[in-house]
Amino acid sequence: MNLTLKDIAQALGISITTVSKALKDYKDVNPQTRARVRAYAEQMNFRPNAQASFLRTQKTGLLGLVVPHYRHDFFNTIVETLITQAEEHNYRVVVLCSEESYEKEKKQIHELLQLRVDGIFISVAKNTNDYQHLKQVLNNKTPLILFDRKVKLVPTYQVVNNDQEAAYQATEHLISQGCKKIAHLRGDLMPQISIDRFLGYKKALEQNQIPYEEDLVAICSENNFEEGFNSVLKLLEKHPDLDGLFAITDLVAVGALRAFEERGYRVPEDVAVIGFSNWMISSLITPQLSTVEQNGARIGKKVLQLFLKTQESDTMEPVTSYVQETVRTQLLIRASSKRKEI
Amino acid sequence: MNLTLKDIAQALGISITTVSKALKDYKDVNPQTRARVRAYAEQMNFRPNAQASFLRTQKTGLLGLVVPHYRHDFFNTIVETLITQAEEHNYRVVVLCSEESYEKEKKQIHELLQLRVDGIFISVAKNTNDYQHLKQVLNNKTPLILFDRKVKLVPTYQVVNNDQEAAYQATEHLISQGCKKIAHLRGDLMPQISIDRFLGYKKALEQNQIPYEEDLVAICSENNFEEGFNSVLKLLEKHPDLDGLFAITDLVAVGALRAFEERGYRVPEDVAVIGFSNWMISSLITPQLSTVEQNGARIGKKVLQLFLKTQESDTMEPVTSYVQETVRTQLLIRASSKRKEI
DNA sequence: AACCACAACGAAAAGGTTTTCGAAGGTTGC
DNA sequence: GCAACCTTCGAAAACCTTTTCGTTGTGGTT
Repeated sequence: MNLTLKDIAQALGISITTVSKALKDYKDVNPQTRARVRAYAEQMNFRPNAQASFLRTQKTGLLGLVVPHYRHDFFNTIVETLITQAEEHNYRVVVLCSEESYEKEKKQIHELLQLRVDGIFISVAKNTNDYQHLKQVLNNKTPLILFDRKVKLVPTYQVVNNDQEAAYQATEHLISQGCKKIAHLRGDLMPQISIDRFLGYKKALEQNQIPYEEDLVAICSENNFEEGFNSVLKLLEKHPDLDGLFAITDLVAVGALRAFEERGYRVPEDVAVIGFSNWMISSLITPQLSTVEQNGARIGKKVLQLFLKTQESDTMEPVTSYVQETVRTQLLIRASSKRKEI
Repeated sequence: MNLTLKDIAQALGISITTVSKALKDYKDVNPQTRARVRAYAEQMNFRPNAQASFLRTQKTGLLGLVVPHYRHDFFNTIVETLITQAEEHNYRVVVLCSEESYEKEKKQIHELLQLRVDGIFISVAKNTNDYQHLKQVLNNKTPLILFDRKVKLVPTYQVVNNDQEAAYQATEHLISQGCKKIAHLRGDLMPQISIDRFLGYKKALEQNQIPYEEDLVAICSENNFEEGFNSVLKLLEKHPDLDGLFAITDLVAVGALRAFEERGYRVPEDVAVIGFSNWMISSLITPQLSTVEQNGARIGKKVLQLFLKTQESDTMEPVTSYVQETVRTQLLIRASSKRKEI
C-alpha cells in the first residue's frame, strides 16, 4: 500500500541503496539518477517509513509530554508552545495527561519509553513522591526535562518560575496598597509551588512587620472556583475585617471575588485581591483581576531549547545533576488591587 | 542500552522466538519457561521496542490529531477527551495545531502519514478548500475522522454539532424573551459552522415574522474579545435600539457584554445576550452568559468510538462515503438573556 | 603499458520484533 | 512395534531503512 524504497528501485531499475542515497543527498550518486529518483518519489508521493528508519538511526523524532492538568490556561500555553516549537524543529509531540495521579504518570512514562521517544518533558503530579520512574528515564539516557514543578532529587534540567519571589511581590503589593490583614488561599501541602507561594506570602508579611496568622490561610487543594468562594465565606465569619487576599491561582481568586461580592464587600476599596497565573478570564471579569504572569510560552521555549542542546553535541555528556532554569514572572496590577495611583 | 529479546534469550539460554512467545502468551510454550522469561523481563525492566514491533505488525498505536486552535475551550475539551480515552484503549496521540493555516495542515497530515499513525482525527482550517491531502489519507487506507467542521466532499465519518438548529434555538430563545431587534456577530464567511449558525439565526427571525436586516450582522473573523467589543460599539451607532444579540462564540459575546456596559445598556433588561460554546468564562462573569453547550467530551468520545469500530473488524471495509454523526447541543439559559421566568 | 584517482553504484549487514512452519521428543492407543 | 498425536522449541523470513565498504569502469598520468 505504501511505497517503499524497494518499489522505487524496481521501477527505476536501480538498487535500493542508490534510491536511499539519492533521497538523502549523498554525494556519490549521479545528479541525473538523483533527479530521476526524486521526480519519481515526488510523483508517487513516497513517504519513507519512519519506524523502519528509526530502527537504524535510533531517532524517532517523537517527544513525550506529560502534564498533570489539561484544561488549565498555564499548562495549555506550555503545551501549545511546545507542540508548535517542536514542529519547527521537526519533532512531533505525544501529549499525555496524568490528572494528578502518580500511578498514571508512572504508566505514561513507561509507555513513552516503550515508544522510544527522543525526549520527555514532564510536570509531575502533586502526590508523586517516588522518583524511580524518572530515574529510569535518565538511566535510559533519554533526555528528561521537568517544568513548573521542580524535584530536586531528580538530577536533570528543571524549568520553573521564581514562585516564592513572585508571591512575595504580590503580597508586598497588597501591603503597599494599604492592606493590613491579608488572607492567603494556598494550594495543597505537597507540590513545591504551593509551598513556595505560601512562603513568599509569609515572608512579605514578616518583612513588613505584619504578624502572620495561621487563621488567615486556607487550603484550596483542587484550585477551583468553588473552593475560593467557600473559603472566603468561611474566612469572613471569623475575620470580617479582612482587607486583602492573595490566592494561589486566578480561578480561586475569582471564586473569592464572587464571595466578597456576595457579602457586600467592595473590591478593591474594602478588600484588595490578587491571583496567580494570568488566566484568560482575569482580564475579562469585573473588576479585572490583578495577577502574576507566569509566561508559559517562555517556559515552553526554554524546555525545548534545553532539549535541543542535549541533541546537538552527541559527544557532550547529558547533565547528571539538578540544574534549575528560572523564568521570571511579572506582576500585573489591575483593578482588583489598585487603590492608589502607582 | 535498552534490553532486547535477544539479550533475554542469551541470558536464559533459549531462543528469541520462545522469549517473544512467552511474553505474548502463546500457548506453545512451557508454563515454566514462560514464568522464567516473565520474571527475568520484569526484573530487568524490559520494554519491547515499539518501532521494531510496528515493522512487523503495521500497528503503531499512534493516533494523529490536528486542531485549528489550541487555546480554545471547546477544542481543548475535545483534545483532552481524546488523549485520555485513547490511552484507555492503549493508543497514544500526537497532537498538532494548524493555527487555521491550510499549508500547515497539509504538512502535518503528511508528517502523520509518514509516522504511519493508525488513524487521523482533524478539524480542518477554515481556509482549507482543497482536500487532496485528506483524500491521500483515505487512499492510504488510514482511518480518517473529521469533527466540528464538516466537509461533505470528503467521504468519511464526520462528527459535528447540530449548529444550525442550535443557533435557531438560541435566537428563538431571545425572541421568546421579548427581543425585537436582534443582532448577530457571526464568524468568517468560510467555515460551515459559521454559515450554519448564521442560517439558524436568520431562519428563527423569519419563522417569527421578524425582518432580517443585513445591517444587524457583523463579521468577527478572529472570534475574539476585541472584535465583539468593537462590533457592538459600531452597531450601536446605527442601531441604538438594539435589544438582543446572538454571538458565534462566547468570547465574542463577552466582548459584546463589555461594550454594552460601556454604553450604559443593562443586560438583560435593555439587551439580551447569548453566546455559543459554553466557555469556562461564561459562568464566571457577571451577568452570567447564556450560551449553547457543545459537549466537546461527547464529540471526542464519538470520534474515538468510530475509530475503534474501524479497527475491530479487519474484514469490514472502511466507509467510503460521507457519514455524518450529529452530537446534540444544549441551550444554557443564564442571567444575560433571562427576562422572564421560564 | 602500468598505475592511480575518482565517480557511480550495489551487496550486505544491522536494527528488534512477530509469525510461520518444521523438527524433536514424548505419549497414547492399538 | 508402530502409527498418530501432542507438547515444546527454534530457524528463518519478513517488515523497511541506513550505512559501510567493496566493486566496476573511466580517464588521466607517468
